Amino acid sequence: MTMVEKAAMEKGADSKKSKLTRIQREKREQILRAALDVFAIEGLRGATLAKIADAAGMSKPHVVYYFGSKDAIYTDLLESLLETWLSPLRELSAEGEPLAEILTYVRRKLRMSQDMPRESKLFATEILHGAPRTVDQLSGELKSLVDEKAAVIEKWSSEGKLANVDPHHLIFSIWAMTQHYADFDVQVCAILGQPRAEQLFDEADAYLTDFFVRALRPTVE
Amino acid sequence: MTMVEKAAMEKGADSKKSKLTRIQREKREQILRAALDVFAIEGLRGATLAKIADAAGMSKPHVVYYFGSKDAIYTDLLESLLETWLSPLRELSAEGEPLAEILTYVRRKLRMSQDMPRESKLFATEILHGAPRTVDQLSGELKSLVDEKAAVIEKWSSEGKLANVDPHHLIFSIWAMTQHYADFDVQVCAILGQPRAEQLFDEADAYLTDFFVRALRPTVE
DNA sequence: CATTTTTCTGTCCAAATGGTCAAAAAATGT
DNA sequence: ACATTTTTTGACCATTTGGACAGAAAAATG
Repeated sequence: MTMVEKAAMEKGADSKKSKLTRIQREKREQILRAALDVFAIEGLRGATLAKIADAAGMSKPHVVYYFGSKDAIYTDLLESLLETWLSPLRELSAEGEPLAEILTYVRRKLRMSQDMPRESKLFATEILHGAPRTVDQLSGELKSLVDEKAAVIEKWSSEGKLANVDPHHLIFSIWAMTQHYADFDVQVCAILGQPRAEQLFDEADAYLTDFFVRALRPTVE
Repeated sequence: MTMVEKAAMEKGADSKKSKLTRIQREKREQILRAALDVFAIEGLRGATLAKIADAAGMSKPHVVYYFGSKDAIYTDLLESLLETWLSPLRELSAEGEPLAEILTYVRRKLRMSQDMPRESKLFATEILHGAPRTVDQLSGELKSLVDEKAAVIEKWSSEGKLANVDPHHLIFSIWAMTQHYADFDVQVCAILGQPRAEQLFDEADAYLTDFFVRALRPTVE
């Protein structure tokens, strides 16, 4: 086993930054960036070490030297992604104004789809195929975060500050609608007649804001 | 070239049922069924002829005999799927009561996700990966259908029978939310704590109906 | 029953691909 | 300058996999 792998391996047990040197971290980063491009378009099976190596501008054995296997790259990518992916929901605060908090969340999530379409697709593909590498985190970390925030929304609803909706399904709606623009961009663009991506997300923003306001504003009686 | 392939090839030019004998159609059907299972889980690249042949209970060359290549099976599956996939939208009628029409559409689409999760995943994966085999149909057949129905919805909105929403984005919302339950079922179930699939779709139905009513009911002023 | 056509499979092959390995090149320490 | 460790790659290998092929089995046809 190489030094790099040994060092990389301690990531969990050791401190966050681990024992990787600056160069090692840069190289790994470089590979991950290239791999993201390839995996997002081709999927895990469709991607090849050669393509990744090529995209990263290095030889195939070099890639293996730094990660040990194609799967390891994929897994690493996925793991480091999950945290980022969850962060918008983390920021949803129980203290804020209910409707505004949710709209902000929607907007943040949409922004994330806009800025990280490859990551979105990677994640979507993984889940679509049964998430063999991720199920544990889904029903662990993710579930508890969602449950926590769902409770907050539930409370808002019961206090009449928000329409009475199932909070879990509301969160699913937000995920579905925001990620749709990143994951199925080809379809969306085909139907709208290829608008500029930038404009598309502005449209989506306006639409979603309006839509969720209507759906969530408490009914005045 | 085999007889089967020759006959199958004329599908487009010739009459719908083509020259295939009953047995040939049955065999092809059998292969397609098996392939759907495999493709939905493994994706195009992940699926192998061996797995498909195995799932169909026949030898690998036999599968090739009937379809010529793995890609041909995939493409065939995808093509025959598109029509089915669009049918709920086709049924949206300009004559009906606006809100009810849309709710019926949502329900039909959700039902389709429930009954055909593998097809949903297959389609989703294809789009996600850039839909190389499908872009033409997307920006042709699909686009015109969507445009047509969007015009209907637009009209409803302008007549005050429906809230004023962008009709294209509304359709995207419906797709996103209904398909989410099929495509990302693993995630949904992980978060909800594995409810029975049947119950899940009942919940989703109730939620979506309620949600779209709120969002689409014209604002009384 | 003979012949022709269609269906079906065992066997094989070439290409692609994940990964190894030895050794060169570069960096690092002394 | 020398020794040691780390980085980098060309060459190579084993396995997988899509698919070709020849011919057997079965069915249709006469």
